[in-house]
Amino acid sequence: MKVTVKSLAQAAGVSRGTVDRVLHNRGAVKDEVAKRVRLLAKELGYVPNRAGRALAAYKTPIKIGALMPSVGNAFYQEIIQGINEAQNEFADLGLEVVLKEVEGFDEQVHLEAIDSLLKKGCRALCLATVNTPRLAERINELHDRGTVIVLLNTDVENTRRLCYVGSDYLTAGATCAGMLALARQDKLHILIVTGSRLLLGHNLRIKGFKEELDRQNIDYDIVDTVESFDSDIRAQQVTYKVLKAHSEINCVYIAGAAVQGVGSALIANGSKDVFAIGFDELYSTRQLVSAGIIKFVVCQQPTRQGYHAIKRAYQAVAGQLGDSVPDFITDTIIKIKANLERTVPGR
Amino acid sequence: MKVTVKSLAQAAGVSRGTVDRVLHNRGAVKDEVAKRVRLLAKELGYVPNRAGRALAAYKTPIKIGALMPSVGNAFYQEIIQGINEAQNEFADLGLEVVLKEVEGFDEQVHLEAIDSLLKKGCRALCLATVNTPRLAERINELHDRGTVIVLLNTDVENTRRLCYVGSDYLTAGATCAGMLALARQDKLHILIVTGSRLLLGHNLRIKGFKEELDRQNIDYDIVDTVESFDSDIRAQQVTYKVLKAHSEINCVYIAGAAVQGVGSALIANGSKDVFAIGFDELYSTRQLVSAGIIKFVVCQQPTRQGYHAIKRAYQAVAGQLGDSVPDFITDTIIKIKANLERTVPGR
DNA sequence: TTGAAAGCGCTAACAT
DNA sequence: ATGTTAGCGCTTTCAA
Repeated sequence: MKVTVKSLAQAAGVSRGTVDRVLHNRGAVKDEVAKRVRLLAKELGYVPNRAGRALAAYKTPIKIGALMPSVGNAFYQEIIQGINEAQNEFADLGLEVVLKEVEGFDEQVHLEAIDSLLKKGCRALCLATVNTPRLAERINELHDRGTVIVLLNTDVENTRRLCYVGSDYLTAGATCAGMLALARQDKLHILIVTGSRLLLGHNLRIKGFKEELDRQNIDYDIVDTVESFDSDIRAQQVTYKVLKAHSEINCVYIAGAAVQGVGSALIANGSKDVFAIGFDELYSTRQLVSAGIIKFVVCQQPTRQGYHAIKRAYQAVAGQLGDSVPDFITDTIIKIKANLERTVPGR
Repeated sequence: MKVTVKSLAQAAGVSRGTVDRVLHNRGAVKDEVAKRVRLLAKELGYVPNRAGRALAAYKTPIKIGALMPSVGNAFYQEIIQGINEAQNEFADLGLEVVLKEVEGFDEQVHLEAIDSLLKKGCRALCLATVNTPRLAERINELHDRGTVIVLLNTDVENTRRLCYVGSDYLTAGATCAGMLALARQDKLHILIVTGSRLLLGHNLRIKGFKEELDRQNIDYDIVDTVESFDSDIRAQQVTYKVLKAHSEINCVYIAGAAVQGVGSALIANGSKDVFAIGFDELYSTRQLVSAGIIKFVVCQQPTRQGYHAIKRAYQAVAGQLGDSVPDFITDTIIKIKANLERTVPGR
């Protein structure tokens, strides 16, 4: 039998208003009564009806804020697309999304963006932000105060939050190693081009990569590890230099963005037999895979990430979720020429 | 500005009841009035509010039927899981799913299953069924009569329907070929083990496979093509026989189910250097990839297929969708050891 | 053929 | 501190 506010109120011997106050911690209710209602709600398995909620609160939408370091970064556009899809889908259930786009990964900028989202009345936040102690502290503080926090695309260590929605970077790295093991039998001399040693995801991609190479007993050495800071120009320069200095390199592992820059260096150097691999499906990487410069990319379904982060946050605010919410980890998708050049799937 | 039944009624100078009658073709309305309302609805861009609909029609849920040839077939269990997820998620919006499970691919059995679903009052059908003219005819007939039809996992040729939700088998086959091109440089002597020449999906997997081998100028020949009828026992027997007869075979392409049977034959034959590849992530294929008997499988996200088929059907019945609905094609996912043995993603 | 009104589950404003 | 009520958008029933 379905449990409604009405039936709950009846069971507890109080009015619907009181039940509402208890369930949403608003207004004053005698402690004893509150306890009774809460207990009963759990026992009877009360789950609020989204339709009812949406209809009633039509004029007070559920505002969800999203922070994206997307300015000048094509990758995040796909996450934003997913955010928009969720916004459209849940609009008639009372969802409203406030998107805050910033440039780069400056801690202070991100903290201020969060403040501005809160000032606009957001009851939940989806954050793609930096992995620093100050951010972690702020996130914990907000979470403990009751704000729903979803970490999006890139996790922040040591935080309490609703959940993380994004890629499993360790598996992504391991998958690259596994593909390498499948494709090459000769000894590997590897150049690693990372984005930044400060970005958790990039580090995990390298860690997972090495771990899997070791697990499969691949014969390899890391010739060098260089940073591109996700700048194509820098990536090209630094990659080209190392390639020239180390002609034995036969594999380039691009752990960060700036795949385009590395590709240019490979072309400039005329490296035919270098097995290059990278991440994410963007215009640039698609071109490079098509041309055979990069053999494959490992992708993380950014659009789904955006969609599900918003969805999770909405569900949490609407009271649809239980106490413990699992992380949402997107698939680790290998794209070679054959499945990259064909049409893109839904959502 | 948001358009409601109320505002529409006002604009058309009629009552809400009349608008409802027009929009749902129920009850008698003067032709002239109906035309006016319909035109206005389109002009103003009226989209029904799910919340309102769900609440009002609480006692007449949207019944959606699903037909699955899942009896004794592990693969379909994952699709069913997706169906269940959708059912739970949309329950409070008035969705009710009626699942009809049948055994095998007998045309008559499937036709009768469809009848039984309709008899139960289903306003939409999600069908995983056989690709035969009689089914196509029935589907077209139902579609033209206004029943929402979603074809699920396996398409039926020459049909009118809302959309297809499932894998792109051509791309899946091509992806196998692409991986082969990446992993092997020697001449390929290929044995193809298909499920049935009558199943569209299996044929397309073979077609896509060959096309991509040709496109990439791979040096290969097809030693033989045998049918397993998706039976592991038969697959083992027939595969073993061919392997014994043709020691030059260095690649086995398993286009149908019964991967387990082929695996057994490979083990029995002691084929170390045979590069075997197959489809779908199941208990059996996971074991075989882990053991290195099969190098990778190409997967099609069956859980998402079930989920989205139901979702699409629900949206269509609830009037959320426009006139033309695109197919929902799931990702073509390569799973090697490294990304197979790790945790499974959400939804 | 059309209009009017009740009520679905919930929240917010008002009343006690 | 608690109860009562109006109303969100829609469907359905009853009345005209």
